Amino acid sequence: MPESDQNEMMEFDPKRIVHTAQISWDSAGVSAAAVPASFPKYYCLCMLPYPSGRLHMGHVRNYTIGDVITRYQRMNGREVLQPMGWDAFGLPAENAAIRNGMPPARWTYDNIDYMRKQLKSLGFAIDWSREIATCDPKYYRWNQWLFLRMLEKGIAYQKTGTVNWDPVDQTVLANEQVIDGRGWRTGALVEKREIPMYYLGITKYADRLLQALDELPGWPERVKIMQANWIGKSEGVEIHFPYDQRSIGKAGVLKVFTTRADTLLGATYVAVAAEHPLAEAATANHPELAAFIEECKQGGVTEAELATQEKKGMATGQFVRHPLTDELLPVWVANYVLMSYGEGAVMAVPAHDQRDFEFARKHGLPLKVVVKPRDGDAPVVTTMSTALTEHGIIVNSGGYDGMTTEEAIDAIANDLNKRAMGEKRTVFRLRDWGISRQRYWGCPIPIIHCPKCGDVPVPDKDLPVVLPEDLAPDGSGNPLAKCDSFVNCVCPKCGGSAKRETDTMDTFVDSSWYYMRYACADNDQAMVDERVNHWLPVDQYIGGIEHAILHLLYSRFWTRVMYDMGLVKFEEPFTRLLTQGMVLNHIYFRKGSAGGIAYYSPDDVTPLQDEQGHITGATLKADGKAVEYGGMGTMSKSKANGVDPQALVDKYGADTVRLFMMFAVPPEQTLEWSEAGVEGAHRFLKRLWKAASDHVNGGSVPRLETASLSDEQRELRRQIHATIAKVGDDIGRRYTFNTAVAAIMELLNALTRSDDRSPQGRAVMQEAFEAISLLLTPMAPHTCEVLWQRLGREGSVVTAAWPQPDPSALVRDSIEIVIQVNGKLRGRVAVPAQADRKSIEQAALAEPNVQRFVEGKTVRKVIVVPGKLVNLVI
RNA sequence: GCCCGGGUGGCGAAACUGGUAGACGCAACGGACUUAAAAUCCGUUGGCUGGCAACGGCCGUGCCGGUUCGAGUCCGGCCCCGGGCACCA
Repeated sequence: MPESDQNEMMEFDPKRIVHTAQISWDSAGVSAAAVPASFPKYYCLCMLPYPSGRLHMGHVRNYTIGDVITRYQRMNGREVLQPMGWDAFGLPAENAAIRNGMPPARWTYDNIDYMRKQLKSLGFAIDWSREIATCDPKYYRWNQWLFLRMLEKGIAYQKTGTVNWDPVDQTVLANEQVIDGRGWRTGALVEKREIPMYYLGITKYADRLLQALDELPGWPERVKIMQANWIGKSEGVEIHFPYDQRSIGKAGVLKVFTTRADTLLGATYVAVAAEHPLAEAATANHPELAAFIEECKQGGVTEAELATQEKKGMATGQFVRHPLTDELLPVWVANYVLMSYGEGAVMAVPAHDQRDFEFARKHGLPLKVVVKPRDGDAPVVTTMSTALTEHGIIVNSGGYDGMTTEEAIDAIANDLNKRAMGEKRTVFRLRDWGISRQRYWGCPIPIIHCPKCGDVPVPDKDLPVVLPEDLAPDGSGNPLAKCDSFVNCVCPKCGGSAKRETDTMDTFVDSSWYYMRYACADNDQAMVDERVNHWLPVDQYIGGIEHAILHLLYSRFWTRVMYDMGLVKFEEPFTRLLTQGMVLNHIYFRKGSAGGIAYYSPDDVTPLQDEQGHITGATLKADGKAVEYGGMGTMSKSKANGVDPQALVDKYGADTVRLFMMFAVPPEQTLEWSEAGVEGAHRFLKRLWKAASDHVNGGSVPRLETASLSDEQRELRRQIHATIAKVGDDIGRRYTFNTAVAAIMELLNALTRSDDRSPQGRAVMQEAFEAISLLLTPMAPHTCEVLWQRLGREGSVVTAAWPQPDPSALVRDSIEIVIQVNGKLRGRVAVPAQADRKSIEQAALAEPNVQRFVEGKTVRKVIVVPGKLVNLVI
């Protein structure tokens, strides 16, 4: 070995190792992206980052998991694609622009450049030739193109939708910008506004999206449950309540949807949403009601806000008729009825629905019991403290009495059907996807508004509609709408002057198909080409659990739309899904006098703790004044609690940071950020380096002769191969990278304990260090690359074959059996590996400590679990 | 409020199919090396407790209850924390 190499072997110098390894990969052309196409393909994809400025620990975690899987699959003989791109449109760029007057484009591209450099410094095997940014017209023109195709097919359409309106800034607010019902900058009470928007008809795909969940064995069960609940398929009955013409003033029917048609005879009133046409109609000569509906229009639009607000309601003075009894039922407006679900109206059955029960008690509305428990009596109205919501037997319902609730639903639906008063229906909780955003930094919606021709789609030949990149938003309104050169245009139909649509698309549109574009990022003639069917579906998708519903559901929908158009040959985009847990950090903030909120980095505050060590608040280091504690939350730009990994990479090197992230916690689990432990990962790499150096410096190594090994050498070799088996299983099947690292650490501990310098001892040692170099490559590729070379192996470790355990090395002569007495551990015995039940039982009874407990008692039962334990029941 | 997760030593965690609770690592403490410190190496480390010692015992996986020879793991009820709730991405 040349002397310079000897020197390199002496000191563990991460910077030098990274340099050596990356040069070696570049010169040999062995980045994991460039591999023989004769191998079976494997597409490993991480969710693309939002270029917020700098990487945070959540990114490092995500991309290290992806890189571990990528490198493992590469070593197992796959042609692996691991691309990277930027989810580059979005609100934070506009916020940064408002803060420092910089155009969002400039801010975004600067961030991308910095973060790309960071990713490269971490040594991820990314194919950078396929990089995309969603704010690039070459990318988003295909958003626009497919949107136009959806418009042609009727999948995209226009209707009104509700937005948060800041009356002071005269601007639409994102939900994130509404804090306690007020605008984030102005503190003004937010109002709801109805404006025209474009929607994508995802509800047409609801059944397909739901059913196909059963055919995704590679997805976590919890994600599939969340998606199924989100789609929320309910089978029920649509019931028509004819208007009472005297009180409503016209003929018509109020449609409601219910899953409990069996309780129809227990309905004592109906309730409609504040936005319901019937409610609007009643306000004419009812100023109090008009005021109440106005009040309902204040506050945010989120479901959480609607569901937690105080239940309020008011009678409209209108009545409808019961479809079976013809009885008059009052119409109420209630803020707990959602316009967006079913028909925006419900029949209220206070005796059998908890929300109706509480509402009825509060407003003095009558209760009528129509269901009794299967094995009990019907409850007495005056003594009821909660609604009886369980299914049971129908009572007080004329001809339906005695039926089970299930039978009654069918019977009532039938009778309603005969009278044309209703029918069975399936409804979904899922709503169509509103994609219009009244925001600048997004993909323009390719529509032209012509005073003569109406809304005209931009012809394909005029795509892309390019977003001007030099505008700087100031917080009020949409700067696009103020940009005459963008807005003013010519109608493609009549040639007259017209105006462009200034709404842009939801950024979820960008991320709904980017994973296809990587397959053919260089094609400027088509959205996708044949290569998309080679690489996709994605074999392994990795990203945060926070995307379990929206992004993943939109992507599944988008893929089906493209499938139906014949653009791709697959319906599901992601075969396997790994949802990584969040990386959390403390959140500190101050509320401004105007209602705004400012967040502070945990680095910039001094926390205050109570006796139990719980954080109760903090002071800002800069001014010494108090800030509030907001608990733990996911690392994000907007909460100012991200931790930049750069300082750690600079101090310890990329491999230590990668290894630590993998060792700290299994990938699906939430991680509360702490730097403690980084030191341990670093120490491990140093110890490995030192031990391998000592071994290499010991001179030449003879051939391993397994037949001539001593017992100690055989035991060490058994551990080497047990580790190979475990690490392969942990990375390849279980995705528990933390236990894989732990097993390698245990093997190194065993190696450093051994002082066997005999020729065959050194041969076993060589086998061990080679195994560790291979097993650790996915987590710490730079260190392993240089180790591999120093161990005298040819070629690059990243293209070496993944090791396989030698079954003959794993054989054990004797095993330890645990002995319990009444389920409590009382002793252990070593028995031959192939010992039968009888002899194990006898060995157990002979154990001295066990005898103390058994002595003088009768053994009633003996449970023998072969290879594991014996339990004596006395 | 609704849906989905999670809760195990001082800390991050392990225990994969109901079978030895705490592997591996951090921190702490003790020791070796050193003029000294850092680094490194060796040892101890869930709590209580018996024994000179060898070696034992009792308790212990958020809380209450259940199933089982045996429960961190399964069932019922609760508490707390995190994620999502359709315009943060």
